[in-house]
Amino acid sequence: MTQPTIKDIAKKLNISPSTVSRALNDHPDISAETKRLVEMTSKELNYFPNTIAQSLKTKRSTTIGVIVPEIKHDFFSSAISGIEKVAYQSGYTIMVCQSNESYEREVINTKALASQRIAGLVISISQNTVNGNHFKALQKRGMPIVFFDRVCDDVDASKVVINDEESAYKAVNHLIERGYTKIAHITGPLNLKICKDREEGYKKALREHSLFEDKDFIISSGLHEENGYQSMEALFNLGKIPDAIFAVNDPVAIGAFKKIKEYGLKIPDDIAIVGFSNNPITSLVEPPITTVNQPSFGMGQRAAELLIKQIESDAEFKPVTEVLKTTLIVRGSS
Amino acid sequence: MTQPTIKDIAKKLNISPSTVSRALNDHPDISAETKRLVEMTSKELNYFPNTIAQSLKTKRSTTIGVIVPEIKHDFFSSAISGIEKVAYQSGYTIMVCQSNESYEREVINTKALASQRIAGLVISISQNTVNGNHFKALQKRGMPIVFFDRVCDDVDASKVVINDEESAYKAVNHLIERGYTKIAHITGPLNLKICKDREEGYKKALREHSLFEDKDFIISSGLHEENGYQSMEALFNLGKIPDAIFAVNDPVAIGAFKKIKEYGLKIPDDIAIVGFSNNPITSLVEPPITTVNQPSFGMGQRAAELLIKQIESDAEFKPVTEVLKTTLIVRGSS
DNA sequence: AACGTTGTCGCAAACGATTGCAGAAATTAA
DNA sequence: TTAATTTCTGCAATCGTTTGCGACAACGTT
Repeated sequence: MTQPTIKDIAKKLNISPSTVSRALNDHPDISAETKRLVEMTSKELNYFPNTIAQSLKTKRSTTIGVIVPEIKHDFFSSAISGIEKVAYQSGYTIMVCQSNESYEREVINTKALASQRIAGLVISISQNTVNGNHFKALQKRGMPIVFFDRVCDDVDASKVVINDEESAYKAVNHLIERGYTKIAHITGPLNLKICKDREEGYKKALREHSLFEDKDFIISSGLHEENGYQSMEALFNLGKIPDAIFAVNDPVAIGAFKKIKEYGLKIPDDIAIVGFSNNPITSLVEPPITTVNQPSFGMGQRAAELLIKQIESDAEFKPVTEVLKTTLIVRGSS
Repeated sequence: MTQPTIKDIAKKLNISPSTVSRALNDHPDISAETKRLVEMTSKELNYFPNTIAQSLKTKRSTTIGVIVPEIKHDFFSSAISGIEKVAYQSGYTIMVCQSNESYEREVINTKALASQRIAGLVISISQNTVNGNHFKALQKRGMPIVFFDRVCDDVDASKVVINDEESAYKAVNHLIERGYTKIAHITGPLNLKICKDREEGYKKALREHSLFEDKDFIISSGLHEENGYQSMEALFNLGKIPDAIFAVNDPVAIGAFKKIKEYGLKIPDDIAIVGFSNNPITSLVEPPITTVNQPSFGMGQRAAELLIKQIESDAEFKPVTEVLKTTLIVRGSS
């Protein structure tokens, strides 16, 4: 694994490495002729600058770290694409890690990225993240960090979010308008702000329509499909059957959806269902599931934009929180 | 952005950077007491080794580059998870790039990763990749490369694939056994080996059962959902309506699925459908779609294992091609 | 003829870490 | 007491690149 270096070019042309470096960077001190020669030889040797050495010297890095709970979730893979698009346009490459919803793994990832001396970090925290100390430690050294979707409340950084409470409120309101009255909510881990907020929106809608808030109708679990399935099972075992489900996200909605069908009930006649995120799958099942459209790609883009701005500006940094718009997509399940 | 270095620790303890380096690496030359002190101070300063400087010096890198066409495709995100799992276990981090199915972009990504002096590359090529020169250039410098799924035939490297022809053959055979006789095939870009192979399997099954091979029934397009939709539309416009569809992959199958439903035909009564990859979505639509289960996670794992073995062995490298097992998952669509 | 410009280029130090080699101190052996 | 050995640590070079500074021609200007 030996790649040609600037020295190889220098030796070949009988000039100094400094001159080669300057020529490659189009420095005005260097004559056009020398630049031409260097350019030629560089092509000939198939030279790639050693980014490693460059960033060691310049103390600048063009790598952006990204940590998400799981790549395979459509929301995140789509957000990653958004991040990558912006990063690419600004000359950065991204380094993606998965926390797999584990706090420990998230801390390890954070340290690994810090060791790689990334220019900045874009992150959506795991469902088990209990505090933001690992982020604060990086921030103290001046590392720019931007959170998206699942933010860490105790860290003072830029954030790209949606209004979860309002979106949930609108979704539940929609169910109420459709005439559903026994609306259950399957939520996620309550240490995640997005889950708490969505639950708040749910409660607010019920309250405003003086609908009875049944504690049993709020069931807390994880964020995966199987959690939705199990939660729905628990609801059935309860004896009291709701006439509508508001799920914290689409995978959970799909899980509940499956269980309802298996149980032999009709959607939306017996039970209506509303999800969250507009995962492509929701439009393909029968009936298609009503959901809240969350601009995943756009959130990734915006997060990357904020991060790069922060990396490249030398002005005093002041964190901003951007709230992106959501829309309710009404489909056959409600 | 100033992170503490080995020098900071050295200064604080009034010892030399070399001693600190050795202490951190648990070198036998260093006394237990010194190691303890270094350890303490390192913790206290929240020191992370500068991977950049380390790999510059040691000429070893612990970053594995990954290039896939699109992260958002379930097959790839799942394969990435497989790669990441293995990489993580062996102390590597991965750097993920998307080619977005563009050859140019793939070349740029390759060069960027080369500049980052990655330890090796795992790649599934874009549907527009016309040759493997950009890979050969890297190989010439000794960079280990492993292909998975979409391989580059003209590059002599390790590969992790499935038997596409046989899998397709089995899938089509299944349709024939079920009594379907007018089986159409929606394929992908023909410069991709996987597409050609699947088409071969399709043809072979037809031939063996002396079924008429209708040129119009092989329709070539892209690998996305919309391509399946359009191809199905084209088939309908043809006048001759097939009684079964074998799609090159699941997104295409889903697209065709949608069009068939819109057209008012029943699946599987009027038209049966079989996909490829076992994308989770295929089990959720109604009826669920028969598909070929492709071990995406396992392919990623295996590719990473082969790569790491190649990186870490100093023996003469001889490329291997591993063929992973597929299984046909029969569901309601056939 | 002496000087200042201008245009090109090289020297050498630096970035943060690793490592072969040498040196100092402490210990033991003769 | 002196030499040999062991144990611990530091010096300095190195990885590939960047960059401040100085060198040195070849000019033109007085």
